[in-house]
Amino acid sequence: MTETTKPRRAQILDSASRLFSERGYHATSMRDLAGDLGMQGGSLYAHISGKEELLIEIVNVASRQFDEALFTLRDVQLPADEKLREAMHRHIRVVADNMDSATVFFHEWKHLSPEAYARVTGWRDSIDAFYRELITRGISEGTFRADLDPRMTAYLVLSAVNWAYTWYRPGGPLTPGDVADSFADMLLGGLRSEIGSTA
Amino acid sequence: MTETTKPRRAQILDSASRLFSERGYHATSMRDLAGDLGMQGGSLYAHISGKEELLIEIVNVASRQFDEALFTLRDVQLPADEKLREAMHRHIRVVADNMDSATVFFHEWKHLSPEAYARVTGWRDSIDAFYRELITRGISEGTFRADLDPRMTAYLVLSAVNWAYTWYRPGGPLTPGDVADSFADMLLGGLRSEIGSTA
DNA sequence: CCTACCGATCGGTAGG
DNA sequence: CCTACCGATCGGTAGG
Repeated sequence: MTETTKPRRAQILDSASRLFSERGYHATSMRDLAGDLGMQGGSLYAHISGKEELLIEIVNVASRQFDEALFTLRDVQLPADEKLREAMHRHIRVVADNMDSATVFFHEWKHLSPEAYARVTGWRDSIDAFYRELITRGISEGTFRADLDPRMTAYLVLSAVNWAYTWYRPGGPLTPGDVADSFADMLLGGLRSEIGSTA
Repeated sequence: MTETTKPRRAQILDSASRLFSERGYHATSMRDLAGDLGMQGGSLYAHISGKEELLIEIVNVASRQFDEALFTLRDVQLPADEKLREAMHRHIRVVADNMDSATVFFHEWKHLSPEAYARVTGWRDSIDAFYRELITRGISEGTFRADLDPRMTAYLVLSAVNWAYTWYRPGGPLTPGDVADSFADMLLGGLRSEIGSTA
């Protein structure tokens, strides 16, 4: 009974993710969305309760993906540098595998109602905390430089993995793993050569 | 004669930058904007030709600031690592000093008409090229590691300086220069300590 | 800069 | 899932 409506709902969410990411939430009308699915505007409401439900669900699915990717890594026993590399792999993979909903997630969450908004803010904080704790442990282990500021370091890592939503193109020459390894190599080892440092 | 209308236009642009960055372009109505300035909706059209003119001007001002900050650095004679640090200083300063219009710039440019859209795309490409050339020169100078991919390196630097629009808070404990130095230190020198490298 | 208004479009609903 | 419709609001204009 719910098995026939579920795929239709999934189709609606896919279309909504794409249109919201391309045009923005407010610039996408319910008639745009219905047209993309070959139906009339009013027909959507047989499957969903309203426009905001779509935004909430897209954002929730995206944040759940980040959650699952990173928090299963929390208690894994690995040196901090390897763990950071693995976290970046997973983080970029979520972005790359969900370009549309990730874009919606990063751009449209401020249009959520207060409760849903607070949930997203909480998620963001917990991701920040995950990276800060990883850095802090790496410093006390001696893997990372002792003079790092965990907060700034976490911002730098998050910049790299999150900003990928603006430029990464799935199906292009780079896999998400290529990107993660390249960024991790540069972040861990630094850009400067051994010989030529001047500052 | 134009001297009395110019400040009013500037006020409208400031309000529009703030409202567009907080609520988004399409979610901000002209009546919201007028109300923020203590006037009626229709009165705005004595000063501007339409809503999109505001978006175009905000985005143009922002991109001009990035242009001026970076392209005056192009022909400065400096080792690549110092030049990269200086570019990051300037780039982050533009973001930090224009949080509202930078946010509009990053989020709302896709709502521009085709011509204005193409201009922004062109600007983005030229900023990318600026950083890629800087990296390439640094590699051939011997300042940067020979195994760097200039394209990926430029993406990493741009991630760091652009993503600041999401978390930086002017008036907080960190100056734009603090952020730039912290990021530049980490990027140039790497996160790993000398002793504890495992990978 | 205001009042009053325009046509268009919005999200959503009723009834089938 | 469609047709037909609702009140509300949109960007913008006319005339003053």
